[in-house]
Parts: sequence; C-alpha cells; structure tokens
Amino acid sequence: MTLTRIAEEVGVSAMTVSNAYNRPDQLSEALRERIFEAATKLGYHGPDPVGRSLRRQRTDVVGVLYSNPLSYAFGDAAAVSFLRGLSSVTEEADLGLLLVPAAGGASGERDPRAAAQAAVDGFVIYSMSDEEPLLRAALGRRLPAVVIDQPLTEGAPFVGIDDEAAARTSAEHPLHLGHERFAVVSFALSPDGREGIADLDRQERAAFRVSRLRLRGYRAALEGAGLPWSEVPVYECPGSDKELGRRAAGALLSPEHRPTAVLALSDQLALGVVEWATAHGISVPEDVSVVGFDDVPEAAVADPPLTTVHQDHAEKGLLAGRMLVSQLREEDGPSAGSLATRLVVRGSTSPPRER
Amino acid sequence: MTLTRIAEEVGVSAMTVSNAYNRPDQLSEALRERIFEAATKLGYHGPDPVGRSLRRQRTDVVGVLYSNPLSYAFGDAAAVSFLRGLSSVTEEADLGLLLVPAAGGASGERDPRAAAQAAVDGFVIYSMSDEEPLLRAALGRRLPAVVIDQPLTEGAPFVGIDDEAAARTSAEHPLHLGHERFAVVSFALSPDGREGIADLDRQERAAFRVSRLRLRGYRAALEGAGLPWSEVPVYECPGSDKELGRRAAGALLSPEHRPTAVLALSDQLALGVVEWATAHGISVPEDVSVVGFDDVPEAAVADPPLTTVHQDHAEKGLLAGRMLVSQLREEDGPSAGSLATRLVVRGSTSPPRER
DNA sequence: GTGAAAGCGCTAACAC
DNA sequence: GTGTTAGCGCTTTCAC
Repeated sequence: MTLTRIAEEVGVSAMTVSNAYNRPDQLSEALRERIFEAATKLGYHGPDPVGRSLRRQRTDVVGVLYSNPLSYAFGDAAAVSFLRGLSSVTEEADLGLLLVPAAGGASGERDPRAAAQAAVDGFVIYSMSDEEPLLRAALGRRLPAVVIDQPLTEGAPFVGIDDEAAARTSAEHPLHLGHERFAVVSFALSPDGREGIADLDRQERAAFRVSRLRLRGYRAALEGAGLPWSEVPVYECPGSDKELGRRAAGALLSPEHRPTAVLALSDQLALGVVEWATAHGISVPEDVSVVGFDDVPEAAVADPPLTTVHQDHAEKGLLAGRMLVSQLREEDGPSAGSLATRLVVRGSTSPPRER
Repeated sequence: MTLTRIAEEVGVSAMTVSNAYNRPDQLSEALRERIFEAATKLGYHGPDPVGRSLRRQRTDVVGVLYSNPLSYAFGDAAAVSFLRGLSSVTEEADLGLLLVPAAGGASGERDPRAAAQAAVDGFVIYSMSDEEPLLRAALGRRLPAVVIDQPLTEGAPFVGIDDEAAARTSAEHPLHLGHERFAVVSFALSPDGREGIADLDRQERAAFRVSRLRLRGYRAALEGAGLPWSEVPVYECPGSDKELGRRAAGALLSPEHRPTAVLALSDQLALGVVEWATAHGISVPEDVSVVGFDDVPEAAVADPPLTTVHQDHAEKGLLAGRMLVSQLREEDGPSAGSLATRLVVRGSTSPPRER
C-alpha cells in the first residue's frame, strides 16, 4: 500500500494524500476525512518512513556507537545511566535512538561498516579507542556527532570529565590516610585484549585516553607524595567487570609485598577486588583499602560501601544529547562540556593497619 | 557524494560501484581498488543507508516499543536486563536496535505516530496496555513483531511467564509461614495514572494483563487458604519505583489493622515498602514480611534481602530476539515462549510475630 | 486548496 | 565482469 495507491482510490493526487498526513491545514477537513477512510479501508498506515527519509534527507534518528558489544552496554551501570540521560533528551526532541550493532568477530575488531550503514542524522560516540576504525568511519560521514569520554578528536564536540584531576584526587585520599604501598587495577589500555601487569611504556602508549589520563593522575599524586611510580604494579584488565577485578586482585594481593591500598579505574573492578579479598580472608578496609571510580549505584550499597569518584553519568548523557540536538537543529551550542566530579569517601578506605 | 558521482569519476556505471561495495566478487580486484580510491578522494563513505533501504525494502533494524517514556526503561533493571538479552541476539544477527520515541504529552498518552514512522523491519513490543494506540499502530503495520509480557494479542507471537501461577506461588509462601493479614502493592492496573486503593471492579477491569493476572494469582492463593480477598487492600501505584512503594507503605502500614505480609507486584515497589517500614521503626521481616516480584539484582543485596519471584529477564530478551529474527528470516520459529519462574526465599519473610 | 513534475540514492533483474 | 533500465515511496517547488 502506498500513498499513490490511496490517491488513486480517492481520486486525488499523491501530493494531497501526503498533505493529509503532514500538513492538515493544507486541505479541507472533508477531503482529509475521505483520505483517512480510504487508508483505513485499504490498510495503509501512513507514509513509509524510508521513502520519507530519502526524500527529506533526514531520519530523525540518532545513532549510538559503543566501544564494546552492545549487550555489554546494558550490563554496565555507567553506560545505562548515560543512556537514560541521553534518551530523555532525544525522546523529548522526538528522535529515535539507534543502537548500532558492530558485532565484530572473535578478534574484538568491530565492523566499521556498521557506522557507514546506519540510517541516522548524527552520532553519539561513547568511549572509543583513538584508533578504532569504527570511530573513523562514523566521523568520516561528517554527520553531527558528539564524542563521550574519549577520544578527544579534532573537530568533534566532546563531553567528559577531567579524568586526570579526578584520579589524582582519588589517590590523594589514601595517601592522606597514610598509605604507602599501592597497586592499580586498570581496564583496557589498548583494545588488544591483553591482561596482566602493564609496564610504563604500555601505560604511556595507551590508546584509551581515559585510562592514560587516570593513570597519569594516580602517578602525579603518588609522586607528589614522594612514592616511586615504577614500583606500583598496574594490572591491566581487558574490560571492566567484577570477574576481571577478582582476577586482578588474585594477582595483586598475594601475600608477599601486598599493597595496603588499591586504586581501581572503575567501580566494577574495585568491587571485584573487594569480593576477592573478602573471600580470601583479607578484610577491607582493615587489611587493604580500595578506591573505585564512577560511583555506580551498587557502590553505595556494597559491603563495605565503596569509596569512589562520583561522576554523574545521566547528566553526561543529558549534556551529550543537548549538544547533539543543537547541532542537528543547526543552532550553536557548546562544542565541549566538562562535568564535575567529587570524591565520595565511604567504608572501603581507612588508614593502613601498621604504618 | 553519491554512487553515481563516483561512477562518473571512475568512468563506470553506478551498478559497478554498487557492486564494489556489496558484491566484491562481481568485479575485478583492480577496478574495485580504483573505485575505492576515487571514493576516498571524493569523500564518499559508502552507499547511503536510506537509499539502500528504500531499494531493498528492508532496514536491518528492529524497533523497540516501551510502554513508558524511553528514559524510564533505563531506570528499570528488568527492562535493562531484557534489552541486554535482546541486543545480544540482534547484534549477532547484525541488526540495529531502534528505541522508538513516543514522548507523549502530560497526559501520558504516547504518540501512535511514533510507531508508524519508525524505519524498521520488525518490532519488539515491551509490556503495553491492551488498548494502547501505539500498540495498535505498531501491530497495524503488519511487520514481524513479538509482544513481551502483555498484552496477549491475536496473531502476535508472545513471550512471557505464567504470571498467575507465579503470583500464586509467591503468596502461598507467607501463607505457609502462617500469615493471615495481607496487603498488596500493585503497579498500574490501567494507564490512567490513578493511585490509591483499587476496588474489586477496578482490579478485574485492569487494562494491564500482567497486573490482572498477578492479582488473580494472589487471590487464588489467599482464597485457597480461606482468607476473604475482599478484605485485602490493593494499593495501586501509577508506576513501579521505590518512591511509589514508599507511598504505598505509608498508606498500608498505618498502625490500625496493619498487615503482617505485603505482596508487591515488583521488586521496586517491594523495596520501597521495606525502606518506608524500616524508616518508621517497623522491622522487616519481624513486624511485616514483604514479597517482591522480578528478582532484580538489587533484591539480593538489599537489607534485608528480598524474598521474590525470580524471572530471567535477559533470557526473555534472548528468546524474544530469536523469535523475531526467525520471523524476519521467514524461518518458522515458535510462536510463543513461556519462561520458568521460581520463588527465591530470602530474608524479607518470616513467620508473623503473633499468630 | 489542489496538482504536475522531478528526483532523493540506491539495487534487482536482466542483458551483453 | 560490466552496463541498462526501471522504480522503490515519498515530498519539494512551484503553478494554478
């Protein structure tokens, strides 16, 4: 069933049928009625969205690109909060949200064609590595876009936090409590899926801006307190979930030279560390303090509640949404937004047992 | 930049350029190279998705319709788990997931045009009221569709649980513990936003199938134990979150004739009830037992941990995704799927203080 | 208020 | 391997 078919049926031009749906004021009420009647009779349900998009050169859809398989996003409380904020703006603006699939084979390489084939008016790009082909494909289309957290890309509006300063502040807290033996649990530095202790070189070459900056912040804090960074083990996980945190804890919390404080780049990792420690008779915070990052809802209700860096993910989504919408409307809005963070001190940190 | 433009540049037909992208085997490697080179030079990034969709009569996108504003979905752990399961299937099948906006004014009436204007190959319809115009608009398009939880609609494949049986089982548990004074906290029975005690008539006319069935299950259990249903207050909330649960508790747990057991249609509501009780010196489960429904992650870590009906939301998403994909591929799959539930007994229920 | 013409960018079907 | 033809369903522009 098409517009034209209805037009024939009613004995008017296709244009008039189109107007019946899109500009009610352009035709008489009576004719409009007749048209809808015919449409109902023939089972026509309004102008085809694809034809319409082709003609109008817009889709009223925003594409979301996520650095991991899509299904991970729904397992990540930070991403979910972000999407909540984002969707409230896009829905308000009557835009659909297209979660772009980019399954990617076993290699973890995501298919850049996904971005090329998405019928969207703009992109929200969430936390991609600097070199991701998917990112380049998306940006290459020269549609309006907003990049979240990373990477900082020439010409692409950006929303994020001051990762370095936030990390620094979070490391200064255990430092003030008197800690001197640290370990760090990081999520991926680069998208190659490596797991284990990352040396200095790898830390500095990290393809993920966020990882790079947070490590830099920790380092600045520790060195500022006179502690040599080279002695701080940085355990890199290929992702960010509790299981990986547990594995990292297993590697880091072995009896010999156990750290008294663990800094984690995410709450998921931190929570995993706490779980592993607790399960192995190492009590938090008495034996080891743990600091997270994100302030995921679970952080507040965990046992012990997690000391962490709070960032407002929903707000981030809101801001990103607003920036994109104003680009789509060709208004000018801010080309970058920075969100505040604050350290939330809870029960997972305390002074070290023996100083 | 268009296909045709590239074709001119290279001196071949548009078809050949199309083939370069879609059927590499249909042309010589050398020509393909030349085409991509020209494309890169001219800043062409592959066939336009909308033109392609129009011609191929498919979009490779699945639309998701949610009964509330989209942003609520991301605040609802059950919906998020569902989406996680769904997205893992759609991504695997290389389909995008379009979250359809249907903002709806203050009335809460969602705009049915949203479903008509979504450029999708099929719909996943999540928990809509029987009469929702949005639902009718979506189903009216006669695209492949799967309906989740409700409503049970002629001809639309369905995925859900046996709500009545599950509710019945969950009510039998406090009954076996010896409880005799019950109250029920329900989410919406109908989409009119009403809040307060719902009488029998309203219970039975409920537009939301799930609410109707769960109440029916509770009733069957209580009446089976010889308790008169008419004396059980059913407090209806216009949605399902903790704040509403707290309000319901305020109304239900007043000192005179306080129930010893509260049955809630969702964990969010149950958790709200527990919070309110605890805050008002009523201890759970000593003074009042609370049973939830859903087994949201938070239920297990709440204080006290919540006794609830477990249903596997991610599995539901998976199943829905598979059913839709097989429809899209015109394979025949199951036309309905029912998921198992089980009662998870945790710390929020115990025998009543005085029998 | 209504309509005619044109074309958005692409690919199926079929030739050669 | 490569090209031709045709048309997917719609709406912009402009005329009446």
